[in-house]
Amino acid sequence: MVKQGERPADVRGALLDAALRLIETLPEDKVSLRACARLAGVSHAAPAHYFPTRVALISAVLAHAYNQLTEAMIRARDAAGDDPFDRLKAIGLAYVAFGLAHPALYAMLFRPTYLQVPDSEMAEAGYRCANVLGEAVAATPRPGGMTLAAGITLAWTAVHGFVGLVCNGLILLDEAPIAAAERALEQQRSAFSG
Amino acid sequence: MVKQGERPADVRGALLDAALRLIETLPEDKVSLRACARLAGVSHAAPAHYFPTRVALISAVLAHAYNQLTEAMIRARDAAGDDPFDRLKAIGLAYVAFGLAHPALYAMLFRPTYLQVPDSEMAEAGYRCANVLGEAVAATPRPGGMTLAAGITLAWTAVHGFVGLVCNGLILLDEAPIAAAERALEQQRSAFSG
DNA sequence: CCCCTTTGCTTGACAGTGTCAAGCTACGTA
DNA sequence: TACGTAGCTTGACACTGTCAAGCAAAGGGG
Repeated sequence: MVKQGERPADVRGALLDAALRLIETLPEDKVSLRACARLAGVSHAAPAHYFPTRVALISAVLAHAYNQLTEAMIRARDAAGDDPFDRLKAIGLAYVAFGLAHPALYAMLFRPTYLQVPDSEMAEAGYRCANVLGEAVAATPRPGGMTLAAGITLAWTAVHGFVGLVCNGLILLDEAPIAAAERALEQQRSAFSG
Repeated sequence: MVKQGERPADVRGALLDAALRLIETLPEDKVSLRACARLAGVSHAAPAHYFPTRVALISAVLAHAYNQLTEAMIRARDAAGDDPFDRLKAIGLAYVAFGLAHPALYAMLFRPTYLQVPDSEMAEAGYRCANVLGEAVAATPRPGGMTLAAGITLAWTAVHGFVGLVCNGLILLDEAPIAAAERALEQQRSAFSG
């Protein structure tokens, strides 16, 4: 993508790549437009042609991240057989695995700053991602008092809370993170069927 | 605290107040050292005497926030009677209430950037806060297969995930947030008792 | 072929930021 | 009273985002 010493063929793509690389290697406040421009081999003001603000650039990177997360969740769901809760649990585990593999990206996926970008691909990608989870919850039998909203809340807060606390080193697990997540999600089987 | 036109009597305190006010009113990236210094009525380089970096200043603010959260959790626990799960649930509800009342502060409480400040009061305050939750989990009977770590994970991820998603406007609830949280935490009663 | 317009940047300026270092003032102690 | 120290202030500098003028290349029309 990046051509040395010459303008990249696809400047927008080079900027997205650069931003992604910086997000995954530097503290967030070091991911500046100028740093991305330098890494992409363009002038410091070039990003302004494609992204009105720094937040818009990062938001576009996060849209791609959401799409990857969505695809991982769909693959896991589709590989999980016919049992609705198994499919829901597989989605949850894929979600946790993605978050654990990309902690810096994950932390930014839910920030209003980035979600609220006008005409945001990210908000749309986030909606599609949430929809995979929502559909799986809708397809899973719930006890009489649990609304769909409550079911989605239960499922999503479990995985979101887990990834957030584990990635930030706040809880100590006494087994591998994925095993702990599987155990926690399995505990929800009775909540959904009972 | 702030004396108009004159240096504040307690510069460090004025800076903490200013930072807290800015955190709760401005986007995070607008909470700069210079903005805090201006609001506190001191020169732009004065904060450096008390706080080596911007992150250190914010970390100190967050230590206070953690202490407030801890106190709220303890009060709620102590008002909840003798049932161990009721006490644990009350702690969880206090946690959720705090997060909902202070979304900007809450979002920063779990950021490695701020937790990892050298000699951080914040990390210590955070540890004390987590300890209140941990003790309540330890005091709550768990089914045979659930370790203490797994119990803490379960309890904490539920509230942490809930606050994070609700404060960022990511899930739609069909009842008041506190009612939804109470319902979700009540669902955990069976998980703890088996 | 020539000229004009548009696109996609580059360059340079400027205001805001964090950081550093010299300097100033006030207070405390000998 | 004099000296030293603490707690700032001031000014400079490099980095940031943003703006605007300018340049080069490409495309289209006469």
